[in-house]
Amino acid sequence: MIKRSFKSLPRGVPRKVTATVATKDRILQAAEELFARRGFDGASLRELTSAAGVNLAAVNYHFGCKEKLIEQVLRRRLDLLNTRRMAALDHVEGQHDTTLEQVLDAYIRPALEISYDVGGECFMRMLARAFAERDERLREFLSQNYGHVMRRFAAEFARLLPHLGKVELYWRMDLVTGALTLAMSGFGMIQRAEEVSEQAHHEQTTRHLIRFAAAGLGQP
Amino acid sequence: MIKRSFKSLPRGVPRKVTATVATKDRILQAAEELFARRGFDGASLRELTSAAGVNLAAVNYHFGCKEKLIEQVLRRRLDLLNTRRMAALDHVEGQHDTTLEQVLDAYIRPALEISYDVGGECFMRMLARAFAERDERLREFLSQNYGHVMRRFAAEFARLLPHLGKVELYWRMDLVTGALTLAMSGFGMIQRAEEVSEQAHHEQTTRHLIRFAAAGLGQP
DNA sequence: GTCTATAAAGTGATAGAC
DNA sequence: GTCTATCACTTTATAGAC
Repeated sequence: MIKRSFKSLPRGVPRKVTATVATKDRILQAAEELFARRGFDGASLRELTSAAGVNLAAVNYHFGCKEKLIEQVLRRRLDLLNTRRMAALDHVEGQHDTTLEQVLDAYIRPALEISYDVGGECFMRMLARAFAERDERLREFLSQNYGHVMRRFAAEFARLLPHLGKVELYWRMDLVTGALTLAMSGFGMIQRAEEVSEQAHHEQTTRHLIRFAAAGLGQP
Repeated sequence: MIKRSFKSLPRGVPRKVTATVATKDRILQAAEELFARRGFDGASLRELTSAAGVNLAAVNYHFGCKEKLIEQVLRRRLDLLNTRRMAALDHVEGQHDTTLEQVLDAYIRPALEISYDVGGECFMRMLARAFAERDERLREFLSQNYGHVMRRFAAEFARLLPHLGKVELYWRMDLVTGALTLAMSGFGMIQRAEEVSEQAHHEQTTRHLIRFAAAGLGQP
């Protein structure tokens, strides 16, 4: 929306190559919220562009088609989530005597952090939807952008829980992921008491989730 | 489809009041599968009636509108699930020294039983979707047809886990429900080994889920 | 890059014949 | 109860002016 392409700038002033940066971001932001609220099919490009305050044709210009937009919206935070999880796992594996709770911390904490970002809860709700969707293309996209991280965590869990068979382990991880995703999509998130600071509440929630997951994952 | 309205039957032969019973059921069945696969918005009445082998107008004739159809599809198995859960809880509460695992059994076993019925997995996938949907009307419908059962279980859990605050308890129940729903929607269900009978495998899965839930719910 | 206008196909719903 | 035909809209996507 905000014009930044100055066709005739005075010499010496750096010229932006990508003319408008705002439009694309505004679409992504509006899309995240609307997809979370109405679903991928339920949210039309019309309400989306209208909410973003941009022209209808802008979506096709910037993203090609609706499906590519969905991918970009997912990828934006999924990349961040993956990067943070990997970094956290790197850090945990660097120590000796790694515990189950430490690995779960590396898995859960980045997810919660993102869900606390502005718009992050919308993203988590979108992700919950994406899990429930059985659309083949979407699942393939998720597995391509998500699978390698899950496999690294699975390997680490397998090392810490050698008594579990591979099938059993994957199944328990699915249970944990299901609990985590639906919980974070805010459909019944634990409420913060007035006297507790936001920071402290996040830490408390994270600890709760980790212990819930550890209890379920690590039984005989 | 199959005509059963005989306008001029010989006296004494009982006359069916509801003329065709098949069409309605075929729509419900096709709807369950298509809603699970494509979502409530994604599945159109056209593919739905086409898959059911009935006329497009039949949906509006039998159900009024698409939304009412969705409600009927949900209600059909939800009623069954609620009835069975209530009966199981009645039975458990009839005994003294009720354990957490027994109550969880009453909560989890009926859900798994239904998911093993023909078309039951579709239903669970549909339910997972419905949880992720934020549609106000749908949520209200679910709470009206689901809430009283959840409250009874919550009361029982509260009695067995008095050290938990109300907020904490509801939050843990959400985690359990999230895990259960996503797991049963078949997105990563544990596979049955060849040599195990189907019956035994179901029992095994039920026991696993109950213990997972019990471990998560009942910690300090 | 952004706009308008429009194409092309799909949507839920209904009137009215049978 | 079931059918065809159709209404009134909405959808995604694109062509072409600016």
